[in-house]
Amino acid sequence: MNATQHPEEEEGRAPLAQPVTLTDIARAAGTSASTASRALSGRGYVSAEARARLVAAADRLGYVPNASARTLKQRTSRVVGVVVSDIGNQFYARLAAGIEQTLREADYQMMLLGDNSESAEEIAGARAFLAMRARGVIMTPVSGDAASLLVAQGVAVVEVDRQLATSPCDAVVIDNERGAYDATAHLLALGHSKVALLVVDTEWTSDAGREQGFRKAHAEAGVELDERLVARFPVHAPHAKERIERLLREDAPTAIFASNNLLAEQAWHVLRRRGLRLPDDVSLVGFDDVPWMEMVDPAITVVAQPTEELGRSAARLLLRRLDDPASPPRLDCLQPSLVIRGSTAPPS
Amino acid sequence: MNATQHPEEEEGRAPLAQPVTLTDIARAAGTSASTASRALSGRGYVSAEARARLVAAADRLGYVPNASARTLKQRTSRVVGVVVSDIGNQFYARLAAGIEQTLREADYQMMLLGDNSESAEEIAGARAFLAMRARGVIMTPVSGDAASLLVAQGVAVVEVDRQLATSPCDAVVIDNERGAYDATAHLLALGHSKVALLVVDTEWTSDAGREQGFRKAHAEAGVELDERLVARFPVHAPHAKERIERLLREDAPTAIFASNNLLAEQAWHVLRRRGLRLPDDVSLVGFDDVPWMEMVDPAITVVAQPTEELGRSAARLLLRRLDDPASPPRLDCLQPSLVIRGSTAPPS
DNA sequence: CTGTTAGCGCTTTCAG
DNA sequence: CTGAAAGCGCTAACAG
Repeated sequence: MNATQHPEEEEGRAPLAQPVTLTDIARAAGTSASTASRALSGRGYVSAEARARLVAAADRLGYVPNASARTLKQRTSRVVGVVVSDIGNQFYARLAAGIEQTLREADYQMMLLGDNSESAEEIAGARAFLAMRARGVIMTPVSGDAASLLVAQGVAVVEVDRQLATSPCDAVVIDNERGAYDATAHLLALGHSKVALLVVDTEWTSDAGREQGFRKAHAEAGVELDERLVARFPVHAPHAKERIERLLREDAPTAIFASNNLLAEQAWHVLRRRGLRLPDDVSLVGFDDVPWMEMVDPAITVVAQPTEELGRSAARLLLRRLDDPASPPRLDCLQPSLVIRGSTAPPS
Repeated sequence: MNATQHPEEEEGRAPLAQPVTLTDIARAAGTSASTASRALSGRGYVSAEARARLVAAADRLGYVPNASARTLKQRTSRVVGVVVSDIGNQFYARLAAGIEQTLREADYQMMLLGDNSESAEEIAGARAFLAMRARGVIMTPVSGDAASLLVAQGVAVVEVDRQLATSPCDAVVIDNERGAYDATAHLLALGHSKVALLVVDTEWTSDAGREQGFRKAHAEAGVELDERLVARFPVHAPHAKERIERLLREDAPTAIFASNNLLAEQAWHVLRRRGLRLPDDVSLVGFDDVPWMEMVDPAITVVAQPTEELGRSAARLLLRRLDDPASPPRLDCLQPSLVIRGSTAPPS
């Protein structure tokens, strides 16, 4: 403890072993800790001169408030937890960027975690946020359990991209069914009758919605769907390429609708490796526009989503909820749009 | 306070307004808080049966330790802060993924922040980590000030990708000079004598190293370098394309070396827009291999970096430092490798 | 406008 | 092996 040394007038440049505390700066300015707290946190009455001395002392000594102490006392923090499935996937990265931007403007700290689409990791993340008394959490849910845990403990959660929670909470999603419908209808209108669907095998509403849209377009066009053309992939698809290759070989679709950017990438590689030309031999449509799709030749027709806006909306929803915890759960649904490029054409 | 209700034998399923505390579970198991602490945190003697009762009570009541209280008491946490320039850039995303993986294995929590290459945001991030008593921080530095701040307060920092700190700290970088040298030498060996360099205008060691390698290759090949071919771009390059376009128009280079993935992407777009064929009209080499480079036609010759390994190394360095704070600062340097693809050929 | 007092939830001596 | 007591740094009544 620094009561052993004389505490007065020390130059603030020594390599401090002990971080400086509010008490230190109060003493340096000749006030009590409470006054210092009021001055520095900006709430409560403090005389202008006291405040000035305090502020001066604070930045002379390089004071950094101890977040733990504050959180412990106030029983809440300004941290908002965010957990996404895969930080390395551009979709989630852009989502996070959107969230962070809005959160920052509202003076909240984003804490980002990846869960590799593992429900266990997701729960661990939720517990970590609980432990640090995060004010709220935004997530692309894997299982619904994490959200339940959080909600049960009273932390606000908003789900993005997918909606899985059984507990009531806000969510913002894309109109997946409509996006998939548009993509599929486009293919069908071009005259394709053997359209393959590449979709992730989960309970997630996103993939379910995309499959529904795919089916609905078939139904409305009166095209019978061969179930073998629906290929489901595990979340971590190590052998996706082989599976796609087999699909191509055995069922000879004339068009492929890949329902996320990773599957589209895999499909594209398989097509190239097999020497199949786009769009002459096979047409390809993706879901979620990422830069490469516009760069390859031919460019890929895709259902584009407002990814960053998705993030911003989620953050806004959370902010609103923190403001008014009692308001009824809200679901926002953003519209995707079909961008037609060179990878789709009538079957030959 | 829950002293007002009878605290015994409550089912743990009510929507708890107040999170359950260690004291709650101690009471439920009929011990003192100290014993509960010892049992649950696993250090100190506790009888097997007491521990069993405590553990049972803890997960019956859904106990989540309060991280703030623990951090406050122990004066340190298990959080490692990570701040990168741009979460949306695949390079940084993969870097973060590598870091997180290694950190997780060592049971540390990664807290990720983006600073948009703004020194002010970087400092704000550093302060946030200071405030939450992060054990260490890993960053792709923008200015060196943040690192100084951190180091002065005694938190371990390791710089990744670039080295800017004036304070002594660990770092792990790529051999940028060598990578750029190889790329440039390749172009020169092909017979190009008007090679343009696209580089970010910063003090960063990464870009400086790349420029040096570029110059060194020219010197060794005995090719005189026209300074107009060296194009420097601000970190946030809004008009990069115009600048590149002008470079092409006015100085007619026969090859371009774009020293990061974003500049390569911009250059590629400009080339395409102007109808310049790769590699017939112009050769292009990038730095930092990202997926699209292998997908476009022709594929892009590039200096590939071990990005995830860079992250893992940084995390390992930090872990080592936490173990042994006194060890001398260490600089690890990883080797990049030139991947020759179709975008480079002799000038026509 | 300011100081005193108390306590957030946890860990850690220190006695038993 | 266990409990009592103290205190981490901060904020929020509550008197002055």
